[in-house]
Formats: sequence, C-alpha cells, structure tokens
Amino acid sequence: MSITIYDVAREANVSMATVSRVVNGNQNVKPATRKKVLDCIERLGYRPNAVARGLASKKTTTIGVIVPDISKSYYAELSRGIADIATMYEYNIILSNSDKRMTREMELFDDLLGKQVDGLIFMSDSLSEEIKKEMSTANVPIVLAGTLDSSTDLATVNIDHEQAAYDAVKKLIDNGHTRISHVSGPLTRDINRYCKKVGYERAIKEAGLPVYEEYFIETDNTYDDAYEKWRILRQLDEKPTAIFAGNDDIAVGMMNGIRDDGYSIPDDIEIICFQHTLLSRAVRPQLTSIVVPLYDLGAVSMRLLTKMMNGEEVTESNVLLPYRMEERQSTK
Amino acid sequence: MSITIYDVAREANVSMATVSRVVNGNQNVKPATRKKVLDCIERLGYRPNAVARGLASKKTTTIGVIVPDISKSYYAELSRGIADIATMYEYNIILSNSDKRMTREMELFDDLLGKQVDGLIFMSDSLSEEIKKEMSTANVPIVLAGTLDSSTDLATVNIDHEQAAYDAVKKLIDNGHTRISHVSGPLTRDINRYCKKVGYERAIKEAGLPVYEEYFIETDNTYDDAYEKWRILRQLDEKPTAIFAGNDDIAVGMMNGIRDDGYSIPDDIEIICFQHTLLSRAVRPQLTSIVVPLYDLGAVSMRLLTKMMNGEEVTESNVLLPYRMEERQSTK
DNA sequence: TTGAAAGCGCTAACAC
DNA sequence: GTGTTAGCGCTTTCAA
Repeated sequence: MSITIYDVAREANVSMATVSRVVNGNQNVKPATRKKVLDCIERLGYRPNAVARGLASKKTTTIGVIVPDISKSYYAELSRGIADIATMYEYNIILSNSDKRMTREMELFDDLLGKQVDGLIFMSDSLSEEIKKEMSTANVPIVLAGTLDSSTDLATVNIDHEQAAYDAVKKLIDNGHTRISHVSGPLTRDINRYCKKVGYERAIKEAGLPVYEEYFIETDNTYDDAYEKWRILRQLDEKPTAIFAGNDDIAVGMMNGIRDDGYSIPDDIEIICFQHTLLSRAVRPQLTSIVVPLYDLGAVSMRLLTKMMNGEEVTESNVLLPYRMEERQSTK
Repeated sequence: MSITIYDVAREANVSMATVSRVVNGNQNVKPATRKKVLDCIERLGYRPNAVARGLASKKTTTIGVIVPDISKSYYAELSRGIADIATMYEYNIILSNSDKRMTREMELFDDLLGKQVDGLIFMSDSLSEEIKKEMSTANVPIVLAGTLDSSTDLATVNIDHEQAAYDAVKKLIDNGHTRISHVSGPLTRDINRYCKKVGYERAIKEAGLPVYEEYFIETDNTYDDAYEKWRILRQLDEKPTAIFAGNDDIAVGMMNGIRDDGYSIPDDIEIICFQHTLLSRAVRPQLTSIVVPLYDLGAVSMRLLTKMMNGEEVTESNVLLPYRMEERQSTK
C-alpha cells in the first residue's frame, strides 16, 4: 500500500541501507547519491514508518506522561512545559489521565511500558508502594514532576513547598496577624500534608503563636468546596484575621464566601495563596500569591529526562526550582 | 533482555502462535492450554511489545491529537473528553501543541502519520489549504473538533456558534439595549469571524438596530488585552450599555476595566459571554454565559473517530452539540 | 486446536 | 561509500 524504504531504494537504484543512511543523516553517503535518494523520497512521497524503526532500533522517540487530570490548569500548564522541551528534543508524548487512582496508575504504567516509551514523567498526589515497586523494575528512566518521593531514589523536580508556605505565613505574621487559618487542599496530597502544612506550622510556632486545630481547614481543592467551608471559620468565636490558602481556586472560594458575608478583604481578612492559574490576578482584589513556576516544572522535568535517556551523568536528580512571592491587593 | 512471546512459548511448550492467540483472546485455544500459557505469562512477567504488534498488525491503538495549546483550559477540557473516550476504547493519545502555526501543524501531521496513528483529531483556528490537502491524502480517519471546515467534507464536531451568539445578543436586546458592543477574540479564528460575529450582527439587524463598527472590538483572547481595550469603548461619545464577549477571559478583562473606571455591572453595563472556564462563576458578579460543552465536544469527537476507525457507517459526520445559556448576575 | 513460517518496514552489523 | 543480511517481536495465513 504505502511507500516503503524498499520502494525508494529500487527507484533510486541503491540499497535500502543507503536510503536508511540518507534518512538518518548518516554522513557516509556520497553527496550525489544522497541527492538522488532525496529526490526519490520527495517524488514518491516516502514517509519513514516510525513503528518499524522503533522495532529495529529499540527507540520510539516517544515518552509517556501520566497526569492526574489534564483538564486542571495546574497540570495543563505543567504539561505544556514538558511538551515544548519534548518537541525540542524530537520526542512525542503519550499523555494519560490517572485521576490519581492507584489501579489506574498501574494500568497506565504497564500500558506505556508496553508501548516501549523511552522514558516516563509521572505526576500524582502520592506514591503508593505498588507504584514505587513497579518503577524500580521498569527499565526506562522516570522523572517525578511536582510529586514527592520520600525515599528520594527517584528523580524529582519540585519547588520547596515547605519553605514557600513558610514565607507566605511569615508575611501574614509580619503584617501583625496572630489568628491565621490554613485552608488546604486534600491531605492525601503529600505536598499538602508534608510541605505546606508543615511550613505553615513552622512559621506559626517560630513566631511563638499557638497552632489552633480549628484554623486548619481541609478542602477538596475546588472553588465550591472552599466557598462552603468558609462557614466553618465564620462560626468560630475567634475568627481568623488572615488566611493562607493552598491555591487560588481555594482562595477565591474563601474570598467570595467572606465577601458574600459582608466582610472586606483585605481590611477584615487578609489572604495569601499559592498561584496556579490566572484567577489570582483576574479577581478583585487581586490575590497576593506564591507564584509557582508550573511551566518550568514541566520543562525542567523533561530536560532531566532527556539527559537520563541519553545516558548522561545526572549530578542532581532532586531538583528544586525557585519561586517568588507577588504582593497584590489581598494583603496590606 | 526482556521477555518475548517466544520465551513464553518455550516455557509453556506451545508455539508462539498459540501464545499470540491467548494474548489476543482468540477463542480457538483449549482451556487447559490457555491456562498453562496464562500461568507462564504471569510467572515470566511477559508484557507484549506494542511496537512489534503494531508493525505486524498495522494497528497501533494510538491516535494523534493536534491542539493549539494544551495550557489553555479550553483545549485542556476538550482533550479530557477525548482522553476518556479513548481510554474506553483502549486507545492511547499522542498529544501535540501547534500554537496554531501552519508549518507546525504540517510537521506534526506528518510526524503523527509517520508514527502510524490509527486516527487523528485536529483543532485549530482555521484550516489552511495546505492542511486540507494533506488531510485529503492521509489514509487515516480525521475528526475536526471545535474547528470549522467550510467545505464540510471532513468530519466535524461543534456547537452552533452562530446561533449561540445570536441568542446571547438577543438576550441583551430583550433587556432593552440598543448599544451593544461585541468584544471578540481574534478574527483569524473562523468561529469568531464566521459564526459569533455573524450571529451578533444578525441579532442586531433583526431588531432593526444599526450595526456600529466602533462597537466591534477585536482582542487576542486574553484577559490583559481585553482589560486594555476597554479604553477604546470608554472614550466613545455614546458608550455601549451592554457587551457580548467572546469568552470569559475577555469578559472578565472588560469587566475589571469597567469597574476600575467606577462603572457598575450590571447597572451601568450588562455583560454576557461564552463560558470556557470556571472564571465565569468565580468572579463577582458572576457572568451570564453561553455554556460551551467542551468536554462533550472532545468526547463526541473521539467517539466519532472510533466509528470511522472501525469502518462503521457514519450517518452524520458534521455533528452539532447542544449548548445552554445560564443567567447569572452580569445581566438583569 | 495447534504449529510452521512468512512477513511487517526498518536498523545495524559486517562485508566488499 | 555502498550492499547484504540478519534480526527486532509480533500477527496471520495456511497446513496439519
């Protein structure tokens, strides 16, 4: 049916090996021959079959990306970073959604290895033992993007969430607050449990303040849930005067709950959050935020993966990227 | 290195043909033999090589998706719809970003065909002649998702953007407005030029109102640009009293420009927009919107593609999905 | 119900 | 510089 390397070889009166050399840019081809072959390729409309190539060479120039949910802008932005670097190094990406379900993660993992991907970038809330075991037996390089690995034997790319959370809460403390609530995403996400919450508590304790359990609110990361959960804080005798929110969806949900109740931001309550989306800047007042470099998280992960796939020596396989705080209108 | 079908065959004392039958669920295998083979597969940890399978069978169970920019929530949401149906039918997705650049689209197209994808879902602002030609010679099924094809010989899935725009503007007219501005996305996007703008003008004309050129504002689809472009409208002698915005980013940009100027929404100016993201509901006042079923657009596209890949007869290959209007606080 | 064998389209020694 | 050839790991006739 379609044109093969053999057709080109016959048309150009050379062997398929020569055509292969031309296609792969091998220098051991006489310029005249190269031109002749190139002409035939053009004329016949030959397009190399990457599947056959993959079988013969054991390289597919394809990597797998397992992401909880690409429709979440957090992962979409991160994936774009991965994709751009992948393009730069001429890799394709097989993108799959896990919904953070462990069985699904295992399935996808197996599936992608079956497809002979050259490498894998993995994102999840938390690494199960099963997945870790599966990863340790896989014979392709793996990078965890924005995902914690307590044992640190896997390559990871992150920001220092603990310190970032500390910075955010410190800012509120410096503004004179003593009753600071942490409205968090789900604690099933390691970054929330072991980084942001820890940083929050460290800042509070360092300031000599008590850590009130009632001021810790767990949400499912959605605007709607955060909006509802404001009710819990509002009925407290001693309401918080400042909120550290796990991300901007949560912050805006809280903010709207607060304002629908007649309170003012930042006059009555100040808010600071991790920024994952445009939302932080689009709402009024604009939210003071820890800006998370999502694109870079993806890009650096992919760059690291290319090094591993090339067998290059990787000096630091647990990368921490810089972040910054942007002061806007939700704090004074 | 890794376990092949041949290893399993030897271990189970059968031919590779039999192992292949077991793996592929072929019924012509004695139950006892099947069990024996399955045991060996389990014991050896055999994982079929999808590349070899693809070469032999000429099916990769992989489809290509070309998207302008996955970091835009519009495409991220749509892609999730594609992905879920793909999973259901056991296809993987190679996801690539084109940034709407035609040369990049051509490259990707060629690249994906080289990877022997079984089908392709394509999204773009507009179909170039080059791409259409390339598509017509491709020997795999192609579906355009949220992308116009004037010649209608390609399969497409859309909503009736023209009618939706008409409905939106009609709503504003019914609310008594006569000076209605259309703040559009770029006219290089066919849906903006040939659907939304046309629907806007149809509604205006049908109401016996004049179409003022000054009321048409083109933006680059971003919040920031829309925020800036408010300046153009504000300096008009006769400012519009209502705005039909191409999407929620634009609407929020406009809204913030308007309010930073001291005007009130909806009292001074009413706004209605196409909703692509959470933004419409997260801002205050919440935006009255045409809710675009992005997820469904993707899901239906993928379902259509599976039918085409199966060689099933497709009765309607230009699908229009329903949409709805949700009245919120930015209109009275 | 099972096996033998011929490819699928390409890469990569190895030989010339 | 170029050609020959043996796989890569699997599916799929065709026989038995």
